[in-house]
Amino acid sequence: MAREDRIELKARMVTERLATLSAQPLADFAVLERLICQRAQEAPAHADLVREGESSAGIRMMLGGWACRYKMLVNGRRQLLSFVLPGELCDPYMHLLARMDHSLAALTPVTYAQLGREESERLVHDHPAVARALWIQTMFEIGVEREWTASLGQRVAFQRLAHLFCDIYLRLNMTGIAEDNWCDFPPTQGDIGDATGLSSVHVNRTLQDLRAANLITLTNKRLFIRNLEALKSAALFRPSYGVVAH
Amino acid sequence: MAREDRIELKARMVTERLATLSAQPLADFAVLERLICQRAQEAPAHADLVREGESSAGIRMMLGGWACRYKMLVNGRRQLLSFVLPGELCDPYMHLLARMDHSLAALTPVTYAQLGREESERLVHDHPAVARALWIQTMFEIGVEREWTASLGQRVAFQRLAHLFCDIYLRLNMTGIAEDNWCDFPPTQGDIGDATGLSSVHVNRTLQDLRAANLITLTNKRLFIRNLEALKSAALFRPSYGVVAH
DNA sequence: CGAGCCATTGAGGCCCTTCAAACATAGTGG
DNA sequence: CCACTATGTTTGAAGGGCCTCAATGGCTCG
Repeated sequence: MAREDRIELKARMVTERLATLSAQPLADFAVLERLICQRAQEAPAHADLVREGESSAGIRMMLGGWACRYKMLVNGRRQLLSFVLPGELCDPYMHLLARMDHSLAALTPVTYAQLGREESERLVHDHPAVARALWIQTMFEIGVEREWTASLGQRVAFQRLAHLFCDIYLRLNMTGIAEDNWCDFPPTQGDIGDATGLSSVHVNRTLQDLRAANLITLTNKRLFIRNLEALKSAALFRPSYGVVAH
Repeated sequence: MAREDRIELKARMVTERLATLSAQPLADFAVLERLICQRAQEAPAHADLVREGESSAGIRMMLGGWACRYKMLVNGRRQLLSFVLPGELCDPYMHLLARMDHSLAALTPVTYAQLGREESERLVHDHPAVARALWIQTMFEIGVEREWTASLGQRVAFQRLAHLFCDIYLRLNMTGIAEDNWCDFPPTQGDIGDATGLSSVHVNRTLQDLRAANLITLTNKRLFIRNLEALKSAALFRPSYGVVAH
């Protein structure tokens, strides 16, 4: 398949997601879809797409690969704030602030579309439906991050990892790139540790517990959820997901 | 002083904050200021202003007293997501989603202004400057929550509490209701525990450590920061604050 | 084939938790 | 006015979850 065709498929994935989330017709996003195709670009694994303190550009959409938002503390420790999955957006309205308050890095090689600041502002100005969908996406994203915060504060390691797997699988499933309890899971145990506030050693041991409990298999960057309902239950998972527009 | 006068002063506090944050003239917020005065109401301490799962109303602004956002887990544990201080807004665009993904409760007796959903939508539609300021406020708020997430994941108890005190004092100072390193601090040690992911017992002991290190005094719901620079340093505090509009 | 990254395992120890009880403070009703 | 109750703070003791340090082995890649 030609590269352009793949890009178009991925652009469609983004707009379909926005249309669903905002309960608006796909036709409202035709202009955005064209723009995405024109502005697609790539970055290697571990590349920083934007760093804390830099001025933020406009709208950025992940077409393929995984990225993550993170903050570095002055003592050198890193906290991941969230994973950015294919089909999702990265802080679409961050450019309202003068500077980024966190960094964004590629976890794997990524393909993404990047609109400039003025281009973004023109787009949302001329297309209120797009603007509305972007805000809804932003609120959705924040909701995911809030559940994450609850994890860090109140869940023990076993529950935290279980919750992470539920969260990721269901989000990938929403976008149509995960099915039958299988999905990609590229983060290393070190990455998972930075995301969950655990040491990589303890992540390793807790993963063994999850496997021993027959909840998951995780090998070669592929995750299989052996028992989704049991995993949800272990994760204290409650779906504030699927919450679409009013 | 008559009640109406007090409300007007507080409404002015809100609009001044929005004007500063968005770098727009105060005059742009005259309509909002009038609306606030008309829609002011009160609630007692511990009252839930809105609960997770309920449909969210429109814009809500804290005029006096402290509130908090929180999530309850199915095991009964509570995680505070953030404190809502006088002059701040509560999820101004939450009504884009069908249901609240968290609850909002009064920590002290509170005065707040509550606009209805349609009223809110009309306001932001007719007054783009207000809409812009509300979004900037939202992004600011999210930035604070993100720093909070980093705290829960990467800071030890001592640093976490130190960071909390820096955060609160500086935010109150921004709104002009804290000076000379003094401010109100109404949360109980239990509340602080739910906010920081610590047990109230350990909060108590860590507070003693902070006092012993000559960093703070905290008695009778009043906080005094004995040495702000030392406290910031202990908190690994880095100001992504004061980041105003682009 | 060495270099580097990642997963895994062991050992020791500290941070923080839970349980429990005593103490202080404030508001309530008889 | 003072028991009485409720709420919050403080302290002690014991234990466990998770951390750090350290070393080994598998895998990929230049």
